[in-house]
Order: sequence, then structure tokens, then C-alpha cells
Amino acid sequence: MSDELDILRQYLGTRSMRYTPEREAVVREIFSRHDHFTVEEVYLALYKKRRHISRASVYRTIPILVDAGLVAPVFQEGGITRYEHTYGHEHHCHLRCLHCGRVVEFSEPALAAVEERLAKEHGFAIRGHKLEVTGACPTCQKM
Amino acid sequence: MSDELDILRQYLGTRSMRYTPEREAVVREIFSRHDHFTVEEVYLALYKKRRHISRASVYRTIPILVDAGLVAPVFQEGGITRYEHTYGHEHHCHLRCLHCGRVVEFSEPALAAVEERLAKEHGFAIRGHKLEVTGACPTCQKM
DNA sequence: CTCGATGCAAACTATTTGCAGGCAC
DNA sequence: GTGCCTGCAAATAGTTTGCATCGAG
Repeated sequence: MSDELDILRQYLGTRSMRYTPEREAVVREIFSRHDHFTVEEVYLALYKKRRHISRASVYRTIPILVDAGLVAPVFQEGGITRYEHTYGHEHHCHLRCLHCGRVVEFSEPALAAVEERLAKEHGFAIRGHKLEVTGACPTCQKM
Repeated sequence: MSDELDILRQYLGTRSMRYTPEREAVVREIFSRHDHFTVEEVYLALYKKRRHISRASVYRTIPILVDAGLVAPVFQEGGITRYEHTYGHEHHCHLRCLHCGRVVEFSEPALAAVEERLAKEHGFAIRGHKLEVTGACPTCQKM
């Protein structure tokens, strides 16, 4: 049993929510891919695999996964939200090309210190951070 | 004449776009406030001041100001985009409370070095960055 | 004068929701 | 069996757009 399904089961179990085949299928699909996906893409991928789960259920499942710490929104692009699965991955930041949309992931250890500083200075209990650097990738610079 | 209007005039002038009273009013309104505003808020603020500019025009103006470097989107909250004016301000990052929405601005000089590193390592021409740290503010932690 | 901008209302589209079964527990 | 979940379709809401008209250059 993969860890992410265990986490989902535990999350749901402790709040009298149900572990359904639909929710499991969405998690399996999301953890089988390693990209920045949209709800529509998950829906279509499952549909092609003969798992006909309604868009509404996918939309209803994602926030649960976000709250369970398995998934996080990465950014919005033209009004569409893109997510990534976060469980099992070291936290990372994104370098995105504004022209072609290419995304490079990188880690930035210095941000841990920034979080600590902010916690101390402003009394916040830090939950996390999101750093996105934007620009033009090598290919798009030539055009 | 304030700098932001000069910049707008210049931006428009160099691409045969028109410097209209509506565009000027939107810029004046945006630079008169120091918050993270939505399109609707700008529209209503102008409306209260008897400047009846259509929502459509505000929506059409914002992307121009973003491209001109006067304004930037800060974050999305429940599907609504919030912006801030950037011209005349040192670049800063945001520390946001997930419960009450309170936002603290802070500057993080270390990010300039991060940008340089990324430019070198990945060949990107960096345009800018957005760092958002989230958590619970002191008040909300007590609840 | 000419062509880009405005206002209005209608269109769009991602996302949410009400409701009638269905199924996890 | 109970009540949470699903699928469907309709509703919602921020944003965009077509079109007739206006006005900046």
C-alpha cells in the first residue's frame, strides 16, 4: 500500500469521511504523474483509463488532498489552477518561463532561515512558503 | 505630474495607444491607495467618487498597467485576483495569515542572489520573483 | 477624419452547488 | 440502516468580448 493512500485513509477516517473508490482513483492518478496538473487533466486522464469519475468529484476531492497535505496548488495560468503532489518530495520552488510556460524546479535552503526570522519578528506560526521566479528561458530569449 | 502618469503616457505613446481620461483615472485611483486591491474595489471606489468608468474598462486597463510595470498581481483569494501598485516601491514579499487574510510585507535581500544563481545555472533572463509565506498570525493562533 | 477606446450586455469558463439515488461503514 | 458521497445539470461569478458609438491624436 502506498503511503499516500494510507495518509488519505487516515485523514478521512479521523473525520468520519468516507474512503471511496473515486477518491482513491484520483490520488492514484495524481501520484502516477509528475507534472503540474489541472483538474481537467486529471479528469481526462482517468476518463481515458475507463475510470469515469465526474468532474464534480474531482473538484470536490482536490481540496481534501490539499488539506491532507498530499497536494498543493502551484500557480494559476489564465484562470486555471495547476497543482502538484507534494507528499514524498522535498519542498522546492519554481522558475517559470513567461513565454512558453516551461517550469524548472529548484530548492532554496535559505528560505528556512527566512521563515524562522518571520516567525520571530511577527509572531506567525509559519505553515509554508511559495517562491516563484519568472523570466525568459534560453529558447524564448532567442526569439 | 506624477511619475506613474508619465510612465503610462510614455508606454501608450510608443505603441499608438491612447491616453484616455478613463485610464488616467484608474491609475490615479490605484496609486492613491496602499492596499491589495481587486478590480471590483477600484471600480467601486471610482464610482463613489462620481467617476463612472465601466468594469470592462477597468478590466481592460489593468493588464496594460501590469505590462507597463506599474502594477502587479499579488495573489488570488477565492478566485479573485488582488493587485498592488509596484512603481515607486522597493520590491517586497508577503507574509499572509491563512485564517484572517492579514498581510505583512517584508523585504528579503537574499533573493537577488537567488535570481543571479538561477540566471547563471539555467540561462534564464530573470524578470522577477514572488515569495509568499503563509501561516497563522498571532491573533488567529489564540483562537 | 481615423482608428483605438468606451460602455453595455451577452458570452465564456472554471468552479460550485442542489438534489436524487448510491454505497461505505 | 444512516448519512456521507456521487453524478448530473443548473447555478455562480470573475473575467472577456461583440458591437455600436465616442473621442484622442
